[in-house]
Amino acid sequence: MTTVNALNLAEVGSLIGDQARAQMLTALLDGRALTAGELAWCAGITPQTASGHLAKLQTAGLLAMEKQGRHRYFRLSSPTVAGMLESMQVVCAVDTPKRIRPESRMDADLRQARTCYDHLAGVLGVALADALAERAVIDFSGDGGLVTSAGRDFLDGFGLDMAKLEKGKRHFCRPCLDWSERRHHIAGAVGAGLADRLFDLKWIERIKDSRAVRVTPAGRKGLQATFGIDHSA
Amino acid sequence: MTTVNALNLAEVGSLIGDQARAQMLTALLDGRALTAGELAWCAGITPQTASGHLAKLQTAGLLAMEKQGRHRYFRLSSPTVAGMLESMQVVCAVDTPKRIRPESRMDADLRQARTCYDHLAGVLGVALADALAERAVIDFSGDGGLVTSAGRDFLDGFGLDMAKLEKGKRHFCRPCLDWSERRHHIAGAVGAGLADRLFDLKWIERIKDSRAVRVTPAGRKGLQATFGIDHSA
DNA sequence: CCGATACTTCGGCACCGACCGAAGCATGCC
DNA sequence: GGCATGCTTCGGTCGGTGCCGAAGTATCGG
Repeated sequence: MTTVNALNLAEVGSLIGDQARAQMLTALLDGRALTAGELAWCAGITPQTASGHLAKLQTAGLLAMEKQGRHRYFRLSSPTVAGMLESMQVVCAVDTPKRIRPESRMDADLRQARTCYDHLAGVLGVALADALAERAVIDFSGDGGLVTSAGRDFLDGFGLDMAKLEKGKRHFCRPCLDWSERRHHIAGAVGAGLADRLFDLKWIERIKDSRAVRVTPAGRKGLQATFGIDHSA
Repeated sequence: MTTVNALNLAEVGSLIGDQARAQMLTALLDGRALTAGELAWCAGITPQTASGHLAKLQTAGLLAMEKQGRHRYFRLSSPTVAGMLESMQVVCAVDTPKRIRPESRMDADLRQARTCYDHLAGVLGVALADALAERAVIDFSGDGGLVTSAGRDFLDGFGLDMAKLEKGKRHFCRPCLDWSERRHHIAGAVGAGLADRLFDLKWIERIKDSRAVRVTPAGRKGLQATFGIDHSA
């Protein structure tokens, strides 16, 4: 399904040996995931052409893909691939490492904190995921997400009804790719429960007519105390 | 002259992204130098096609070339290039590391010891170069070859007329790529002087109708005592 | 010198693959 | 439901390039 890996040197070479594909790969070199459209823009080609390139790179196993609603996020499939590309860059006599900026100007509020369906995303969402991972409450290192047994107690103590959340049919704790931060935040029942609890505590509140949320003064204090998150904006 | 290095990722990729070129590069991955003809054979293409490929790889700076009479020896231009190729092989899921054997069966005598124009080559020639380098008589680490001042005394003591050799117009001491050993032996005035002296001492003698030379019993003893060379064949 | 060998340059063919326009799904938003 | 958006599939064009035959240059060997 994912990779058909039976490549030889020449096949890998010619995959990279196309101007458009090389630009896409370069744009992905920092480890972020980008959408097909953004990658098309990076490479200066139309979406339909980019789609073909991305399909090739994916079936060859150089890229991994993650669906996100109507978006498709692509990233390098492994650090091995990144290492290869970097060693090729070295040979290229590394002239100008100009960084490509595929993101258009977007709403600052949305970037800071917003809901993603029923859970939190944006800078805040990612910070929350990082904090919980650091505190060994959740574990995103595997394929899906796990809540540790100590983490279950912690979340229960924070006011989430873990017993109830565990009963539901939906994914319990799932990493979800953040479109502005390009890193994972917490989705699934746990993610939704966390967001609900923060609204209940009035640590965050919705900004009218927007998916964006604002951190309240109380929230700033609470997030710092509970999770060590310093949310300035 | 040598390299025009203004490459980008895609250019490097497409250089490697050709079946024939990839096979040539793979054959060179162990660091040996191979002739254009051998590389053509490795890649399964005609010499004229290979010539074009090799020219591209050379101007791109991936390969270095060394002329040797009517032969042209190509090798990877640097360990950096070898490293890049290896990291690409890793991504290829390293299926079969079958080694290519470009050398045809050749005369064992010639491989052991022979004259290369007016100096010595083959296993013996390379061993002599190694021994003199180890004893700090010559220095092949730079671009050309150097005879150290201590080395000058050593060679003079061994019976070479160094004052006379130094007068000549020709290259004094030059590394010369050995076609059977794929390593350098000593050419130039010093190489010729050494060969002459060994013939004079009757440590080596020509094999009739051949460029091959034979090490005499006296030579075996002398080479061992003077240079630490154990020439068994 | 002359033939043999190693390699290159030139010219023409043929094929692969990158590209885009148009049309077709899938998803999100109102 | 209806419209917009993100992405994919399909079909046809066209430029780039790998390939070899033939002919040319350099070097060795006798």
